[in-house]
Amino acid sequence: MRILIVDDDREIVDSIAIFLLGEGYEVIKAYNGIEALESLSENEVHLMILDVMMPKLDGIKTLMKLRESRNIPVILLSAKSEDADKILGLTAGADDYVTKPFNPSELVARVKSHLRRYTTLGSIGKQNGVITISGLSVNTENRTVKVDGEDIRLTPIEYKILELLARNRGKVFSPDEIYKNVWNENTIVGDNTIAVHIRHIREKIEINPKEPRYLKVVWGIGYKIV
Amino acid sequence: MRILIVDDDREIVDSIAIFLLGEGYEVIKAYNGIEALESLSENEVHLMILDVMMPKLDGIKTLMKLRESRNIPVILLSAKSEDADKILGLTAGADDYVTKPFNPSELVARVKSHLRRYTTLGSIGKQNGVITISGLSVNTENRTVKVDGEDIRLTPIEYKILELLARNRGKVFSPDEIYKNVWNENTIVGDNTIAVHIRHIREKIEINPKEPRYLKVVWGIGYKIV
DNA sequence: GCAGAAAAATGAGAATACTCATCGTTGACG
DNA sequence: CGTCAACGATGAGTATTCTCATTTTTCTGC
Repeated sequence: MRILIVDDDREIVDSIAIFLLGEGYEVIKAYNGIEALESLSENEVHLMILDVMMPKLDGIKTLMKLRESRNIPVILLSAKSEDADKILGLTAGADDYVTKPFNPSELVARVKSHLRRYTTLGSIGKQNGVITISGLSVNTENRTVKVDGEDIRLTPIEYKILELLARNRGKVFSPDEIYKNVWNENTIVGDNTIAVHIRHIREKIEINPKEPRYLKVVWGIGYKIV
Repeated sequence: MRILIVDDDREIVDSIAIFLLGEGYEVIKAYNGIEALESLSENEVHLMILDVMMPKLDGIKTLMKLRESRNIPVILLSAKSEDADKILGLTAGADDYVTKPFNPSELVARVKSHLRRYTTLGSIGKQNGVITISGLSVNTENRTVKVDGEDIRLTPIEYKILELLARNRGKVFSPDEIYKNVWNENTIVGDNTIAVHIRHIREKIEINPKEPRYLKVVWGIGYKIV
């Protein structure tokens, strides 16, 4: 993980760098907004610590410029603890706001917290293990599915839909919700695409697809697994 | 957006609720950790504001329990401004830490900031418009691509790869990076899948795919658009 | 320059996903 | 109890995506 530290006070930059290096992060330094933007376009940066008061290009303007194209976590640093400034910073697209003087350990904790969220992106609250629902078992470690002990071969999308439903046993998902969860998109897809996938899954996991044991439809709402 | 507020002091819960309702959020209330966890399993909650000091189940324990299964943003609330507490909270999986008494507007700003990041997930820094690179133009509004004025028909994946490269003109992406960006996954895919897609894109946007004008290869690293 | 290894491109075929037209089912209402 | 409209299921064709085997290109060291 690479962190860009931006402050016109070199001492501050160096001392933050020491703490972050100690935690195993890579560090890049910049001493004003212009330099920061240059660094950002040249390097792959995962998080930025940005001072608000700086010559040439101040922190807020730098942040706004950055947000036109990128969305990495940004922690603002400022001497003022005025609430108005905090709000301005957060509204401008900052992820956090820390006032000087600050406790280095707290700053490090905040850096970790933001990186954790940033890099955990798609994988929201995923815990691996085996989900068992009577004769159906979904192993989320190795992406395998069994019905009554028999291995079932599912395509990637089929597996994802089944995992989503299995993880939330009993909860009903509308086709639209399934789409958002599995495809990670909002774009509308042909409206019975989901129905077709459901059919394929049923053909594979149900003995008699006409009388589904697991993958049930809830009229007017969507599908669920019981 | 639905926000769960948890604090054993009903006055505080109510006053926070008023501010959030004023901003157009839906609000759910809970008065201890147990209630909070119940609410979370029954409702679709997008963010939680959680007091640390509570009877029955304290904030930190509640947070840890939540993190076993879900990853929504959590803002901790506490009377103590001790750095040690902050660090403990952030390490336990909190996204932010606010000390009482707090400025309601700041709290609202932080809520907005976290929700912005949480819901902007995959769409990192997306601003729509037309990206033009000499004869090539990518319209990110309606997902269309033109070469020398001619409309080009791309498949969804082809388009995404092209948009990624066009948005970062000149930047070189390794096949692995392209994969992570376009598919939103870490799972490894057959190692020349990307190469095949690149070929298809070239067949469509280049006059002579052997001598690409736009989509160039950088030996040993990856691809870029110039 | 030349040989050899590594990286990238290619062609073709298989697997997967999507679309469309049509049919069957469900539940509301008279 | 029968009709109707909305919803879901189905079959089959088409488009897209992936895989594999093979060839071509590029770079390195000699």
